[in-house]
Amino acid sequence: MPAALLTKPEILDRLMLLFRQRGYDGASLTDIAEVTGLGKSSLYHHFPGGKAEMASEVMAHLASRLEPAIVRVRGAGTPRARLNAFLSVVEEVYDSGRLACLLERLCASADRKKFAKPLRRMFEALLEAFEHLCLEAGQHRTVAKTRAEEAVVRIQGSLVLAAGLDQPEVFVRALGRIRDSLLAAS
Amino acid sequence: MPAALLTKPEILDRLMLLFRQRGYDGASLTDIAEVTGLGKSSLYHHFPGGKAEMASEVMAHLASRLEPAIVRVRGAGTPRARLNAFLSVVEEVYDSGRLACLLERLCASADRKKFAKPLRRMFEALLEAFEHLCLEAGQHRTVAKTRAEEAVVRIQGSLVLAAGLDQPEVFVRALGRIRDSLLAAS
DNA sequence: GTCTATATAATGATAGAC
DNA sequence: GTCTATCATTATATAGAC
Repeated sequence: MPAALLTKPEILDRLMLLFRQRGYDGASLTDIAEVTGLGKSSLYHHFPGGKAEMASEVMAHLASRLEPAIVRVRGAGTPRARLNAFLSVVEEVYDSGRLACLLERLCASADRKKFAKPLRRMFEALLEAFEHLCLEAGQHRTVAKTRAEEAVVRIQGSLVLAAGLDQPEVFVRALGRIRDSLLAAS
Repeated sequence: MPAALLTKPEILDRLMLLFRQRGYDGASLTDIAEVTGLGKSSLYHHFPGGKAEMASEVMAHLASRLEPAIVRVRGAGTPRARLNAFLSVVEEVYDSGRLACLLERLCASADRKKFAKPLRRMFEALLEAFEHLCLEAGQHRTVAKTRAEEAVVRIQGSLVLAAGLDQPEVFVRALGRIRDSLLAAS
């Protein structure tokens, strides 16, 4: 039995990048075989359910990668410091606006119904992270919820506009606005 | 020679809806034949360039459909009244958050490079419409540009989040925030 | 756990009749 | 301008050897 060429996390990292670049529907098994360096049969060994299972595992992988950052949001330091740290992670994750969001790509896929529940959970986790910061900064629950929604809307919308204009700075500017407004006094 | 079953605008309307629902990569020629009621050969009669040409024509069709609303933004009435009228059109276009944006779908497609220029132009037209209202309301050019970017970001982002959460209200709330903040005093 | 080879279905696209 | 029939290609997926 030949040795594994890539670990599972490595495979999932490359799959995630491919899905973000080409979209779920746009990424073929041939593309996937190419970026992972694996034959199609090997891919079905790792993911018996095919492409849909790959996407599901990639989502879980993303969740596990973001978990530390989300935990830190509830950790030590002032809300302001934790917000800045979290936004730095966000900026890095999206390569300063040059890389699309996996969740958005899966929302837009023809198989979106298969991913509906985990997608909702992941968006909710993001919303809760921002909401938590707002609450700790003393905002009322309704304000906190609104501000959190605004933040996620800004991230997603600026990624779309940055792609449409081919101007990643749009995303960086949007992060700046989150930084300036999320914890501001109402 | 058999009579045309659908006019070109009717065909483009159905194509646009299909692309918005299934995405560009997710919509197959079989799907397209089905929603238009035309055989594949008839489709290639109308669009010799295949799917990419269909998408290009759909974009132009969308531009021509939005033109009246964009013209009215520069027309009579107070900036506030024109903003409200424009946002009503936007709400209708996106079916109160239940229908994705064609531009976003094409931005996310594997063929996105083919559509890059018209996509940029269409996003810029949207930005300019909002910017124009801000300028007429007396805002400085830099503020107007920022506010316009915010508005488009809010539209696109709330559509993504509404789809991800399966909660169209997210989009309606975002429109409300545009209404409340675009023309506010700085 | 990987590979080569293959099966089967769907893809985008064409030819030519009417 | 539409159709039926078909093309070559690519898609997802599997079988079985090593």
